[in-house]
Amino acid sequence: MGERSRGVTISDVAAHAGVSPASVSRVLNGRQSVDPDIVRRVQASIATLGYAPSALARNLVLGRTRTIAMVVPDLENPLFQGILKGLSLAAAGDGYRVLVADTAERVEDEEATALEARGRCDALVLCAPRMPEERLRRLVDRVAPVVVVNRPLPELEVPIVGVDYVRGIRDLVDHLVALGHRRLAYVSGPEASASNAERVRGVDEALAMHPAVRIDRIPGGSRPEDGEAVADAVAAAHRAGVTAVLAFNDLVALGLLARLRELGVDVPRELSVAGFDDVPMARYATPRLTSMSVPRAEIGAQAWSRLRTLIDGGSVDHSVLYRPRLEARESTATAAQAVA
Amino acid sequence: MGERSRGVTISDVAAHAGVSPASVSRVLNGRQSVDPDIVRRVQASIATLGYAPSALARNLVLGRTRTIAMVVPDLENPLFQGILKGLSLAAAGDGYRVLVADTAERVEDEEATALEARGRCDALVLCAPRMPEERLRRLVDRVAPVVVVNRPLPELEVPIVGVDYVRGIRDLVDHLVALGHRRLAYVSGPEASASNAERVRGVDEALAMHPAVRIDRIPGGSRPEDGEAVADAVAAAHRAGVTAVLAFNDLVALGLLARLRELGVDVPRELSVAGFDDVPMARYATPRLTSMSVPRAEIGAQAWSRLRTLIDGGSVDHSVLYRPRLEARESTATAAQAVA
DNA sequence: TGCGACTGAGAAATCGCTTTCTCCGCTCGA
DNA sequence: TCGAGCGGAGAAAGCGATTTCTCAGTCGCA
Repeated sequence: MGERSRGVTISDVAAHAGVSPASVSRVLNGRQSVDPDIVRRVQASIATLGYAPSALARNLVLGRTRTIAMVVPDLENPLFQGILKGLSLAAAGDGYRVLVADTAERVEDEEATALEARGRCDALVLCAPRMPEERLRRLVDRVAPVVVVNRPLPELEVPIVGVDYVRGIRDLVDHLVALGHRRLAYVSGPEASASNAERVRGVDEALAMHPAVRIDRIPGGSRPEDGEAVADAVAAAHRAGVTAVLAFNDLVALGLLARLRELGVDVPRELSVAGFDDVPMARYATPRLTSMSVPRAEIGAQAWSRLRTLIDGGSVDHSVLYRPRLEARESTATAAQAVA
Repeated sequence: MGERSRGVTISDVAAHAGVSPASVSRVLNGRQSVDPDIVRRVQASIATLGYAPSALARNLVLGRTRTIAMVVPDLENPLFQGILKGLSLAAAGDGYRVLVADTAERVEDEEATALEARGRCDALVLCAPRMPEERLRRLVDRVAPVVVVNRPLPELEVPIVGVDYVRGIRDLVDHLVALGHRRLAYVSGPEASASNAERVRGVDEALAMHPAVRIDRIPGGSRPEDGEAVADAVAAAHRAGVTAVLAFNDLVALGLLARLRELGVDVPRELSVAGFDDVPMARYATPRLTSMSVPRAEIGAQAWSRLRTLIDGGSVDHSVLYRPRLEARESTATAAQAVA
């Protein structure tokens, strides 16, 4: 019943093979050439005894665990799931595993969670931390090596990998403007979200570039429920002349779409709707949702790549900001009819 | 720069406080009463030195890591994501963290991955393992404590927590039959999936109970793309008289819905479509998707509860099988019109 | 007042490995 | 032929905690 390997140590193997534990270790790690005969005997003993080295003991003596942790505000968010997937696959390629630490959006727990998680592993990925910048700055150098994802942190010796939401929103607005829309609305995300702030900046910059355009702001949220909840407000805005809506993200857009249909607002004929993130479901929505694609898995992989450099004692790479790619689908269309 | 706490050991604290390391340990763990004055001095020293006990050292001496691992075939599957969320939250409540190990659907890697992951932690959750039953049986007692999720494994001393797909499908068929449907189709999932096999059994049992009903089988898959791909076949089946379709899961159903719309098949007026799992997006689909709800987070929480019992040396609890709950929404409707 | 039970703190062993450090025996060059 | 140099194996010293084990000092009770 698996008792066989219970408690077999390197000394047992050594004794069984008639050599010293040091030799067994050498055979295992191949750090030094050892007598072929010893190698053979040790391997035989390992096989018969069913020996497996204790990871715990190695961790202690080597001072590393080959484990990293990812701290995230909400594991249920498709964006973070994608990042986790990319991170865990990339890390696995180098023999590392990832620990997840979900703070469940409790900002006050973020620091403690990060510290605790860091204690168990070699490095950290801080995903979209919500805490105030000042505290975050203090935190990052207590938990190094660390890379921060999706949270701008200017002039700091920490690799950042993220998304250029400012640019993304601008591109999206450009798309809408090119379709003839002049009166838009932005359904905003959570107040505490740094990426929402970025989007708002994108909206502002877009406005500066398109003097003829007007963009209303409608308080929203980050989940489908929030999208449903603001549908009435959006419909009202539409009656007031708005012809296109940008939602904080796809989840909100999808919820919005569902409710707008029930309210009798025809998307995209009467009103164009766009999301952000390009979650897997976006292209299966009705109508298929126009969105800004974000390379989720790639972000995770990049985070790992930077982390590995740091772990190996390398210096911080340049930060990377992905520019979202427009996925124009059915939910946005020319404004002609609405204007007419 | 965080160097302060780098390498501060329990001995440093002891020296600084003028006591023995043993006393520091006692203060930390409160296992034994110690002189209040010593407690005070030790705590002061800990604070000034910025000491944090090494988790690695504790792991070795205590023989436990307060970490568990979850091995899953695909982190991108919403079902597993929900389970992970529930598991990680429940475990965190007891001070445990969870390690994720994504096998990326490579059956041949499952065993090695599980073994490797197990070596780093105290227990395992095997989520929907794809490997043959015989190997799985051997595996589970090499990695105990372990709980298996979503994979039936009769007569084994291992807690199972899962979903009663057989019953779920039967209930779903009942729903459709009650709506007047007599000719149905089942879009099946991956061949290797145990839960697909269960669903097929559910279909068979349903047939046995409803002699007048016929259920075609259409090979499908598990992702939205698969749903899109079978849309033509489904449409053909519809022309041949099928009035309701059960998809392997919601993802497939959602993909199917999107494509059927393009093919001009009106759901639910001409054809009813039902999914399975009740993923978050299901209720925002167009039309809102009828599905069988599965308590994802609850499954994760239950898995943890059982695992904790096992870790604490308790004996295996009874296994638990959740009966999916019907979420009747807009995508299924009475067959009257189609029959007419 | 005297002696055993008890309390509490330090010394030392331990967890299971890796990695010097040491030493032995060989080879090779002068 | 002899010593320097070297390769390889075992002994031993950690890694940083926890947990006996040991022992001195107290307390209580007769």
